[in-house]
Amino acid sequence: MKWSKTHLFTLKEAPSDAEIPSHKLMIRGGFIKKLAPGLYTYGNMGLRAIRKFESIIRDELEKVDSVEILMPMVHPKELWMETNRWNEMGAGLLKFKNRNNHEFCLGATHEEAVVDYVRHELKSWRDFPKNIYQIQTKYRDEIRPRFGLMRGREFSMKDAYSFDVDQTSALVAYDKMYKAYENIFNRLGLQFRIVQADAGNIGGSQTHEFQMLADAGEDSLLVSDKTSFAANIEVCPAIDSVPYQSKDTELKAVEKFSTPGQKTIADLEKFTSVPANELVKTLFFSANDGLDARDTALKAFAILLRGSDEVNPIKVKNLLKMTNPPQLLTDEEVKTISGANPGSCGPVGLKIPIYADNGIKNLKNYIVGANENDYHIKNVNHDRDYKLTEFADLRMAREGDKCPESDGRLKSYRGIEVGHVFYLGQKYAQKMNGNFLDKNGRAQFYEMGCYGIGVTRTVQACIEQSHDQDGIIWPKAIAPFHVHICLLDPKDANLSAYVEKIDQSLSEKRYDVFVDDRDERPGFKFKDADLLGFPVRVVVGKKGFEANEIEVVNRKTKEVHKVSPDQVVATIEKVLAIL
RNA sequence: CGGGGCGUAGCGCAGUCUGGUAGCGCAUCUGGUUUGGGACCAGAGGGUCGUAGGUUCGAAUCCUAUCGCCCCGACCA
Repeated sequence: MKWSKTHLFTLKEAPSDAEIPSHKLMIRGGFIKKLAPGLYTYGNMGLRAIRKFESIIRDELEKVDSVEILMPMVHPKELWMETNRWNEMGAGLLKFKNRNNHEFCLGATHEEAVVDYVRHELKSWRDFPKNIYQIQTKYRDEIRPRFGLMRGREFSMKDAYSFDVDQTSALVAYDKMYKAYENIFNRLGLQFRIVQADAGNIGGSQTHEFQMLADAGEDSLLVSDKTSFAANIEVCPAIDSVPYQSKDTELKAVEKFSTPGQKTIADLEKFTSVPANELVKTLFFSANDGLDARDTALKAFAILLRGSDEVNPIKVKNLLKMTNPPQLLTDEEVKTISGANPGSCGPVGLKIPIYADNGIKNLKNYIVGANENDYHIKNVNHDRDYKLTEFADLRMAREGDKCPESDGRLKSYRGIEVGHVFYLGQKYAQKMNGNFLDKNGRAQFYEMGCYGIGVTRTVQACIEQSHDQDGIIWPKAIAPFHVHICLLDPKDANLSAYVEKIDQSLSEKRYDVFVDDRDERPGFKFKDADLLGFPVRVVVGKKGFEANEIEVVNRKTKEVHKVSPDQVVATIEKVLAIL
């Protein structure tokens, strides 16, 4: 393809609303252009990368017998009412009415739609296993879209669904997809981790996330330095690397003391000279689960943690089997429950359920709020001074904690979630009456799994992980073009004919070639070539041609090969081969 | 939803405090000189200053309302 024939405009400066490198580079290179928040037009270059990634996905899914279909983007309300997700998904579902006042939504995910597609046909045990996928534009009405394609409202997703007769075979299907995903992301040649994760509101028990490593990632990951253990911080077990033992052996007598103006743990640490990990903080959460929780009567529970720890709301949600992470009470509500402002609250005398993090277990004679403003109590001990409902792992794990599988330590990374696999069980089959007759002629619900890859997000994640100060460094597998030819003297017939020739022989070998044939100065073209970031750049100019020296440059390493014109194609192939 | 910031030409910005009828760089167009790491000279086109009211002889600038966009937060005890 020639620059003069395509539609491509690069920018020297990035729009001020782009924050992270990949977003800036995609805009500057004309890969994407914003239409509205979270909504982007993919330019030809962006689309080429997306299409290439799609074909990697198709290739790998075909190998595991997944069948491609395409479902509608608009779904009737009735479908989503079957699972009640019309209500549970909340505002993320974009809902609207047609002229007959019938309600619809834009497909945010397709569990309902795919079950509807198969439920009248998957009727015999002989019809299983089945695995179906589509690559389609999804719409989720994100609260705050950000970072270009990283969190868009409209985005391209590959979603696959497996159907099996029982759990054993469902987990085999899960494993197959897990491996297919590994292959897909391996083909990008970049750094990723597979981590344990929370199932969120899709529901299901077993789940892994595929995370592309990048500092700008929205997720925190903890990875073992000894084993293959890796988890999203949301679900990572928190285990002290050195178990805490109190110096005290005797339980001392409780004593109230004045702590005027001491509101935070940091304040209290300074005021009492007791380290934060020996102080106990008390958090109050609403026990009303789900939407409009605040409209009903105030019900609450308390969480106790060491002052040095942070609560993990996902762990609380899972412990209490809530559908959403719990909400902290407002200051007013805290006062109603405890009698004091947050900052002076504690467990002693509370009449609500109290859950404590495991970190509290071995503490003795500790300090808590007195439930009276500007007072705390010391020498407090659980069991003796107040009653706990339960001990559990409720804190955020952090770097340096013990690996749950070995005596190793956890190391922290940031990641971009690009893929997610779930084992769903019978949740959707039951709600939507997805059943079949087994070998004994008995009706059974089938077992499902669902598997997503954020196609557009992955493309941007690649850039986030692979760029330098000059621009993008595309992985060969999804580079919009493999070779970028800077034709410095486009008016010279000999040079043009030469470029035509190498373009042709490269195309025959299935390489994609982009020719910058604009009437611009060399420096201008080099800057754009670096920005666009195709793996190999070839410089064809009068000077070099006459000196029998053509430059073939590796974009990533900047390594320059000067070769005679007839060796250019072979050199390009050699450079591409090692990428 | 809470906090902060910003809306002036396709992009990046100045001008707003202190009211006087809109400017700079990049990009675009014309001509010329240039041509191996974002050239230079000369000229040109392009903006009802987010929108709507108000104050004023006069508003990008002051007041009110409203819309939009961006960032941070939504784990503080």
